Amino acid sequence: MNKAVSRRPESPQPQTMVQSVIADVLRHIHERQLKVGDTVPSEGEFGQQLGVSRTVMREAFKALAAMNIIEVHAGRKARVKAFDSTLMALTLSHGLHTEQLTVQQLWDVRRSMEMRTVVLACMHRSEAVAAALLELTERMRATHNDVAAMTEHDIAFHEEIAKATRNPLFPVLVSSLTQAMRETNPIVWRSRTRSEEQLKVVDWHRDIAEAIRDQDPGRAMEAMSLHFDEALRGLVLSGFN
Amino acid sequence: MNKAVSRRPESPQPQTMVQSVIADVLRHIHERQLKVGDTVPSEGEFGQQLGVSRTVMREAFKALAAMNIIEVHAGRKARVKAFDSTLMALTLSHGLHTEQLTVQQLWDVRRSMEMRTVVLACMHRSEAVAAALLELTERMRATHNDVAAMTEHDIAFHEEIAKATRNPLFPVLVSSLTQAMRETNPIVWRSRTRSEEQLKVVDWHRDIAEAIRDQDPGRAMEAMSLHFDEALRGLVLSGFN
DNA sequence: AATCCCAAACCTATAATACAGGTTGACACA
DNA sequence: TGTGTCAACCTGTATTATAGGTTTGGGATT
Repeated sequence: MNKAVSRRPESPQPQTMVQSVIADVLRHIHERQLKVGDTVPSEGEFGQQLGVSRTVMREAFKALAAMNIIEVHAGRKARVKAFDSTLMALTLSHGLHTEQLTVQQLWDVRRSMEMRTVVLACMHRSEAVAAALLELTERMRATHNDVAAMTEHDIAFHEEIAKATRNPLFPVLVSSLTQAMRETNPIVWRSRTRSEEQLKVVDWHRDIAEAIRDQDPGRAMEAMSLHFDEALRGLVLSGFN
Repeated sequence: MNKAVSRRPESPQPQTMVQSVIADVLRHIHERQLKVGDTVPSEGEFGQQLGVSRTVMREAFKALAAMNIIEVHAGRKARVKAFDSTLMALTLSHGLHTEQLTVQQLWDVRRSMEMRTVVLACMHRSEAVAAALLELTERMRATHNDVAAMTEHDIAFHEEIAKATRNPLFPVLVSSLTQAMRETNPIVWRSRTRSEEQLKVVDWHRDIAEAIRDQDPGRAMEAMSLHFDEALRGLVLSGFN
């Protein structure tokens, strides 16, 4: 375990050329009002315009790719990328691993988000969404003794609700916030040994799905609230803080 | 305006060595349970262990730095970095610029988040926080005819509430979600030409601060809800969709 | 024994050159 | 008009070099 905590005040760091180029590329994208899928000038072109080496350009492009600003493929010019949940999910997973936050804290944020998404889903859901949510609860019921499979349906359930909000930001956030279930559910499931307990989890989800089908925001919020109360109880009993 | 939309199906992309190394470094951090501030092996060491060139290591380290996983400084080994709001704020700003989402959508997410943070702030606030919030509303009042300065106090107000939740994730999210105000407020403020209108904005914030001071979640939620209703109206009147 | 200083070793930042393989667009041919 | 070929362009990886910042260990001094 490394313990290299610095005992000296940190000197202000000069802006590196890579950092400067990252900002230049972002400015280029925004000034020209580029959209998702539009090409960005190549490493070579940018390098010439900005008067920097290929090394600096490559490093800046890799950083921009890591930030999901551009996507880069061999032989093709980089293009503006659509944002997705991967980056934030990784940040949250890293935050949990490095003990910057706890599962309960993550769940509290999830809860406040999903109390809103479930209301919006009641208002905006299509018939297909209503059917899909009920189908997902049936799949959860059918797989309740295979925690990995059930977790995937559970995650899909919450993502489907977020998509039904018709606000593109909610699916990204909810998806990011739910990935941790892949790590927590197997452990929580060990404390739910009896079939009735496992099936109760499914019931909470079915109640939510029915409220959304019936377009009843009050019932949906109640059902989601109960679901989160019980999920939090499960986490606590399993030793998650 | 570039219009390079690909007309061919995209072939599956092989994993590059840089991507592979990014995953290796993340695994290293998590397997050794490194914490914020702990050093990571140098580019040279990792390059030797993984059998890759310095170029690949540098590019991977830059990507990890861009993701706020590590911080990198000349002459020192990289270290595990604390997460902060900068990355997500940049993603959201980029999303707005590239028309992947709208200001109203961003505000809706903000609203659901802040309806929760204000309740938690009532429960967890210290005397210092209560005083700071009231002070910030006074500063907003004193600067109501300088929109840039007032915006900074406004942002600080919301960030202070998020910090009072004692959940480290809320300040990150709220801070990320509020940075856009630097762009929207100057435009919205043009539609609030009369002093009384401007001061009403300050009143909403003061009402929130007073409810938090009085530890009254119901009043706090009402005041926050009114604030967001009115802020949304201002956005709509200013042409933001 | 504790502290300070300095040089060597180590560290990242940038540049240049080379080779490799993938993609695109223009041109020729059927 | 559709297909194949090839040159130009594109990113991926490696190596070597120079520059400046940081850390560490050994020796000198108090």
